[in-house]
Amino acid sequence: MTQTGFDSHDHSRCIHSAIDAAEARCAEEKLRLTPVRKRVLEILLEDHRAQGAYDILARLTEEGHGAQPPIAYRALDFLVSHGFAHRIEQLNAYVACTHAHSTDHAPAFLICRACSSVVEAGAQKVEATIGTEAKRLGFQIERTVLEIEGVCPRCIETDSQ
Amino acid sequence: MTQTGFDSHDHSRCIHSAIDAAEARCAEEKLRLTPVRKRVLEILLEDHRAQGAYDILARLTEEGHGAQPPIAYRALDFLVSHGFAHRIEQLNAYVACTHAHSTDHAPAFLICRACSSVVEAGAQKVEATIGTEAKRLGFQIERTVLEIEGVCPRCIETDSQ
DNA sequence: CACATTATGTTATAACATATCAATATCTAA
DNA sequence: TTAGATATTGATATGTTATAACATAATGTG
Repeated sequence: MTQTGFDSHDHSRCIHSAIDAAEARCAEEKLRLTPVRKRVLEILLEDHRAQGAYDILARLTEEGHGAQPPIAYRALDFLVSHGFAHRIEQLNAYVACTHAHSTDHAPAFLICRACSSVVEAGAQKVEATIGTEAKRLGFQIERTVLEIEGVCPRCIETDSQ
Repeated sequence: MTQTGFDSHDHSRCIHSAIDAAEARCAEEKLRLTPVRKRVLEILLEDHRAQGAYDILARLTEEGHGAQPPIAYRALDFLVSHGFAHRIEQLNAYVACTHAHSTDHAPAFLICRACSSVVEAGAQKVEATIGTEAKRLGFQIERTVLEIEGVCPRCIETDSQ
């Protein structure tokens, strides 16, 4: 039930520390971690998989929040724009952030195609890899998406091919 | 009209050589570059921007092909799966391939958020950057998505901020 | 030609996302 | 403390992207 990335760990501690960190940072930066937003973050934290906006919406609705897509999308936008969660482009889905982001590293996601587990790895910032090419072209980098699809160790065992 | 990546070039030659290359490779590998598939590739080649499946479908429909989504999606799947085109995940859109892909490099896309122009750059394969992390975790990489969003030189000039 | 395989056509629907406007909660400054 | 501004939530409607499922047509092969 508590799906835990690729390896086992104390997941309830993992959830709590993420929530605590989010609350601390919101207090610090005067952001409002409202009930809906906090609940969405908790849902994302429940396991280390990408979850779709409509999955999250269904959970919210069960619990008495609104049943319309914007309810989920707005909370997700808040979480993503402040770095509490990330959007996985190739899945149109969302994961809680498990990393503090330094200035010289960008998030990279290892995504299991079999079980949708996502592990956030720190990658050397893309500028280092293709920055010269961008510079040569006069392209101004604002955001990088690095998503690595494959099979996680748990699924390699059960994988048919 | 003939939008040409970030710099100017002889775009009609660019189109022809891509089509020629696709035809050659299809002959070689016994793939069928059918009228619809070829037309979709031509449409993608018209300019170096990402185009949505429904934009392409509209073009096909105008020209007497079917008017249903699968018409476009199947052709796009063919082109993408054989490397004649790429899907830009963050735009849910498609571009023609402008690169021969070597084994030690992966495609990286420089995407202008203002005009949707896409330039395909060759990036050192991700394995080099975060391969050790993947290896440590026992994650088996199958595909990497590297998309870099920013502003192209053409749009930097006109860009308000 | 018969048969298998591949591609296309068609209908329907699933899945993902946003625009808009109204109502409510919260914050801030007089 | 209350008026006004701002941010958040609620609700309706609609827009956009993608696929499942099944029928028909074209192509390749023995």
